Amino acid sequence: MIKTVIERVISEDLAGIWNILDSDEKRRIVDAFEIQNFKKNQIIYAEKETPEYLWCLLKGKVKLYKDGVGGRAQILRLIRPVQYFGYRAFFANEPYVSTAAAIEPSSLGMLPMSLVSDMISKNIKLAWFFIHELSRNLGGSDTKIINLTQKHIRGRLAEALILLRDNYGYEDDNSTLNIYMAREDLANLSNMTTSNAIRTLSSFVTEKLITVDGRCIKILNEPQLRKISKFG
Amino acid sequence: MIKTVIERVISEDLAGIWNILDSDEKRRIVDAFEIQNFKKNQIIYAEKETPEYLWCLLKGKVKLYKDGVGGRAQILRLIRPVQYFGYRAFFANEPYVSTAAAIEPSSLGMLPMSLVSDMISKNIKLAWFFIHELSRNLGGSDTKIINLTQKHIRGRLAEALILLRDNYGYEDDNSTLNIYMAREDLANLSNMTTSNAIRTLSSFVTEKLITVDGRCIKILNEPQLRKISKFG
DNA sequence: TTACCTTTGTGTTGTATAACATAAATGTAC
DNA sequence: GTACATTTATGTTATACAACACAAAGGTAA
Repeated sequence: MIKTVIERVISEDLAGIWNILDSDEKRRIVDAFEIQNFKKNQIIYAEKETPEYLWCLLKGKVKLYKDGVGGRAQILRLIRPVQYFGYRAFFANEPYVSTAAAIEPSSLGMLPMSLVSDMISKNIKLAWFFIHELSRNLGGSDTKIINLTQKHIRGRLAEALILLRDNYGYEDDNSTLNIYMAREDLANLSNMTTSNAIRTLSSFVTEKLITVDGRCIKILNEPQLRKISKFG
Repeated sequence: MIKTVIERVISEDLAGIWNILDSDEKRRIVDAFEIQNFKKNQIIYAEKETPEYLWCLLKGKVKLYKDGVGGRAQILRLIRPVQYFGYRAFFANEPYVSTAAAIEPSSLGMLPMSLVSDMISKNIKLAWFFIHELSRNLGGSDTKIINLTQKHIRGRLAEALILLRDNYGYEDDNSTLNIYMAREDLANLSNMTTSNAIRTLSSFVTEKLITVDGRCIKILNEPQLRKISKFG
């Protein structure tokens, strides 16, 4: 029963990666693949733990964050379905440097990294997949450093909103962000205190760049927001 | 003549990577490998350019940095011999997001990325080398984000000094940093203004953590400096 | 040498943003 | 529904750091 679901997932959703494999290899993946569900805010893995699994977000939303000094966290990356994560630390041969947690109820697939390693060694295309992913993430991380260190509060928050838009898109109305984050998460995404995230969000409302209803954010003027994120 | 030097470099210095290759492949590398010299402060490649070469620092020191708003630069990574760089953007299929420049007179080897790609496809070990490197860099980049955004000035400068120590080591006296950077570079490494880098450096001298003579920095109390870098 | 430019050093002022305080609104458990 | 915890909101104060100004020292070129 369950394995059927997994087979469907592997042959459809995860097509991009695993279709490369021959049927024998695919069987090994299917047999090893496990699905696990996480509640909102539940931790998937934590900093300093030893990486063992390749995680694949099937449904929901996940944040990768790092706790800094004085309890302040910095969100490093946001994951959407179907994306893979949790492999970097394993490849680097070091403990996790960040923590993964579900932002909303989520379904995840897990695959032992040892198996993934084997597969990579046998399939150069799989190797290329990870080289490509790691390279894109590294570029993003380097760019993020500039955003977080050199831009002012308004620029950083605008950047965060644009990131949410690019990452999770709009709802059917073509303007409501398809993610409902706490102000604190918004703050942790843009390197500021929660108070300042709230305040700056209010300014954006006053300037008619967005509307806010609880955690529901509508983007009214995306071009202007992008402009501010470039520096405003 | 020149090719002989290159063959020596490839079979000795670069052993780690290229020894994996068989002699036929090695010949292709040797034939394509070119050495180029750079003067102090000379730019090797610039942000937004299209990546074409794998660069290999043979001698000297190189910084990878990114220009931010208002002319302020952020140093992202420091390269020492024998390290490779310039490949990330190519793998990500995007223009460079950072600029590479020689900190001091440097000798670099260059190899067309197209050739490197070919070799990776043929040699899973080479693929693993880049997966490993990218993974380590990504972890470093993520960690750097916390350092630069959450630590105070003293912590950030201490961190930078420790980085220089870990990256380039000490001279024979076991305490003088083996790199002579302008105060501005030190500032760009630790996300602060040049004035504040100078000021904070002076404080460290007063506190007998270091001594300074021009650009020559001696570390007197490394443990305490590491403590400050963790947050002080 | 002199002239000039860059780097280093230090003091002063201004400001962005954190820290703190407190209240209202919202969500959650019983 | 009531009680309690959490999240959101807003005002006030404090401060770390940038911005600016200027001088001294050091490098570099004629």
